[in-house]
Amino acid sequence: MAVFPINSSNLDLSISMPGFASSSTRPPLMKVRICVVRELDMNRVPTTGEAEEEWAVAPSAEEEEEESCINNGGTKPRKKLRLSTDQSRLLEESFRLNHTLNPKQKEALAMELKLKPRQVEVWFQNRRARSKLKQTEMECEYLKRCFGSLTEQNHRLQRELEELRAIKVAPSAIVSCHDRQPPLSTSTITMCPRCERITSSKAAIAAATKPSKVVTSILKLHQPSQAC
DNA sequence: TAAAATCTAGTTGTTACCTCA
DNA sequence: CGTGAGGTAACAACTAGATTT
Repeated sequence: MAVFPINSSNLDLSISMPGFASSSTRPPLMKVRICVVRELDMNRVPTTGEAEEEWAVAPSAEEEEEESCINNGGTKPRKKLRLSTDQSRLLEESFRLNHTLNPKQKEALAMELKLKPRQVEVWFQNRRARSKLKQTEMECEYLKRCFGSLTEQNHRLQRELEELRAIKVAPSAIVSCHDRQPPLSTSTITMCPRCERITSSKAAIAAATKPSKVVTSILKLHQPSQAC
């Protein structure tokens, strides 16, 4: 499954798993919502009357420094930084190239983005966490599907086993595959008393029930002439 | 071996959207 | 129809503890 980026702030995960479509034509609803949110909160110019600081986007490193001083010493609550679209895009591009940054790269990116290296570092940490969470969710979904199909298969096999047990015939018809017996007739249902496996001919089973492909393949694997 | 740097996992606080009375 | 409260999701920033250099 591939999650297509709608804009720079979206997760860019390309995880291939059996059972999942390799691509989707539409992004998940959640992504659309994120996109809308971004469009609104990042790009809209604050109208008169709206608190300007509510729309504060990515203050400069100097401003951040100033703010952190206030926060460290004073009582002013921390303000949530909103990265600009360009900043997010550049960070996403960097993340695509490398999921971790060395100190030089971090410094350079921070300079370019007019952010503090610490902010870049935090962004990458959070981005890795989101990436991992997304992957875990997808793996979880995949395992759920596996569980479902295996459960179904298990039930089917159980039913077939019961059917086979039901057609288990009188002891006179039971012949061990371990004994050296003359060739079986096509109407004989046999069961090995040692390994408890039915080793009948297809013709006999077909007369009694309608075996599925699974049964047929089991029979193929366990012919009377073969040792258990 | 100690210390600094960096990581992960979990949490907190802010912001914006949605629903509903 | 407009509005305010409550719920929720996203995400930047933080903390603690583990790991690496």
